Amino acid sequence: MNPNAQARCDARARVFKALGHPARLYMVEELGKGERCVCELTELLGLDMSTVSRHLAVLKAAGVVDDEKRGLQVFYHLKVPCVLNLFGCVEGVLESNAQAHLAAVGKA
Amino acid sequence: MNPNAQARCDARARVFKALGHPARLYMVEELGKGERCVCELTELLGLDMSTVSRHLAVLKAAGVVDDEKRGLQVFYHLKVPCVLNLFGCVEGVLESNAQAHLAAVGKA
DNA sequence: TTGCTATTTGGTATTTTAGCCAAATAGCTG
DNA sequence: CAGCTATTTGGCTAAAATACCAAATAGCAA
Repeated sequence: MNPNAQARCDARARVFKALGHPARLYMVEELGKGERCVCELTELLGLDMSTVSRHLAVLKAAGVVDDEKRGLQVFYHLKVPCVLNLFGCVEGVLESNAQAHLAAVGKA
Repeated sequence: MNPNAQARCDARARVFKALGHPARLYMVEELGKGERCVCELTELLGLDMSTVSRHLAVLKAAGVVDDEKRGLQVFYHLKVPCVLNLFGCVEGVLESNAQAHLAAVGKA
């Protein structure tokens, strides 16, 4: 892989990787409705708060979310709301998979 | 996380995860130009063919690519070309990151 | 200051991923 | 069939990701 392609793919992969975990994806989905503090997300996910905090750090490092401290709480919000558009296309992949599955079942 | 959200996020995350590796992303990019056999991708990536084969298996499991054997070779192609659209939005995230970086440097 | 709440960070155990080599498989071709 | 090529799979090791608990930090409030 040439250096340009390498750099480009590294950068893009970092974003996809950040989104490649159910808990993080759910947070992004929830943040699509508006900002949330860590404790709200923790409640929603049913994971240890330390785990949620680390997931949020991953999303932040990827540039997907940003945070803002207000009082005791830290509120996270989507940095680039367009991330939500990604879901539509992924849905396309999933539908295609579902059809393939149905076809396979139908064949059997 | 409720069961519906769980299932939805699991499914979506699987796709993002599959795209969350530079080598796999590069393959998808290349397959965007047309089908390629494993040996072509191997040459392009400079990895062991067994490694490339495993990466392709991951993409296939996620429903991003499909394969077709013809003679000795196995040709892979994008199953849902819309995946390429994802890159545009990811680019948006990256540009936002770049700007944040420049701003930070400017501030210093 | 002391205490209380929200969050992050250190430490650790477990699981998953990524890469290579070697061996197995599949499909030509002589 | 024997030999050759393309690909996948088994086995292994090193590195990264995930989750928890416990401890550190930050800020409000008594």
